[in-house]
Amino acid sequence: MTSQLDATFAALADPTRRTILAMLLEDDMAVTDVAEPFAMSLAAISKHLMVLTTAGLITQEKRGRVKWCKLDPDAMRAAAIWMQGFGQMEVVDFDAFEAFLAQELD
Amino acid sequence: MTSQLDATFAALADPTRRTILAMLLEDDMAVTDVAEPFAMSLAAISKHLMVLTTAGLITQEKRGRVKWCKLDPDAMRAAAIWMQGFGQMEVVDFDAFEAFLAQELD
DNA sequence: ACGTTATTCAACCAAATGGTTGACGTTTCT
DNA sequence: AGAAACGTCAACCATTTGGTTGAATAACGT
Repeated sequence: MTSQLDATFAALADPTRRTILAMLLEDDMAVTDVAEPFAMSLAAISKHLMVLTTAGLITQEKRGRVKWCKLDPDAMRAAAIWMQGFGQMEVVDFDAFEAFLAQELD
Repeated sequence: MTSQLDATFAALADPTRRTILAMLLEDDMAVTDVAEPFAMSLAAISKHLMVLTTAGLITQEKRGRVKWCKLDPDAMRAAAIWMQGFGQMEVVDFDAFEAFLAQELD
C-alpha cells in the first residue's frame, strides 16, 4: 500500500538516480549508455532504472536488444503539486510560467 | 557527504512525515501533539521529527519543557527548484502565481 | 519535595536499500 | 553456427530505516 508519492520521493532521494534523470533530460538513452559514466556495475544501474520506473519517473521500452529509457513527467509533476500545497515556492522558470499564463488566458 | 537534496527527498518519502508536515502547515505544534493522531510511539515520532529537522524541513525550538515544531520552507523550496529543472510543472496555486508576477513586474 | 508531563536516549529487531559477482537469456553481427 | 553485445536475475553482503520498549533527563504544578 505504499503510495505513489512514497515511491517517487524515495526514488528522488538517491543522487545516482537524480543524475540519471538529469541525463535523460538531454535525450532518451539505452541502459548501457546510462551506466557508462558511473563507477558502478551495470546491474546496479539496472536496479536504479527499475526503481525509477516503478516510481513512474521514467519509462523503458525495449527495441531489439536495446532498452530505451525516457523521462515520464507525470510522477514528478504529482510530487511538485503536493509540494505546492506548502506555498512559498518561487518559480524559477519564468518563461514556462509566462507560457502557462498565456495558455491559461485564452 | 550525503547532500541536502538527498536528505530532503528521503524525508519526504515517508507518509508519516508528509502528514506531519501537512499538520504543521496549519500551525506550529509541540511534539506530543504531533504524535497524538498517530498509532505509534512518541519515540518513533520524535525520530521522525529529527529526520525532518536534519532534512531542513522543520525547525524545533524548546521553550520550557515543550519543544515546538515549525515548518522551515527553505529545504522544500530547494527541492522544488531542482524539480523545476525538469519543466512540465503546472502551477496549481494560481493566486500565488499572480502575486509573484505582480511583484516581479514592479 | 514530589509526582506528573514532555521529550529523548539506548538497545534491540525486522525489513528495506544499495551495492557486488557470476550465470543466464536475447538479439545482432559475421 | 558461433561470438559478441545488451540487459536482467539470483544470491549474497553491509548499512540504513522505521519501529519497539524501558530507562533517563528536564521542567512544571501543587
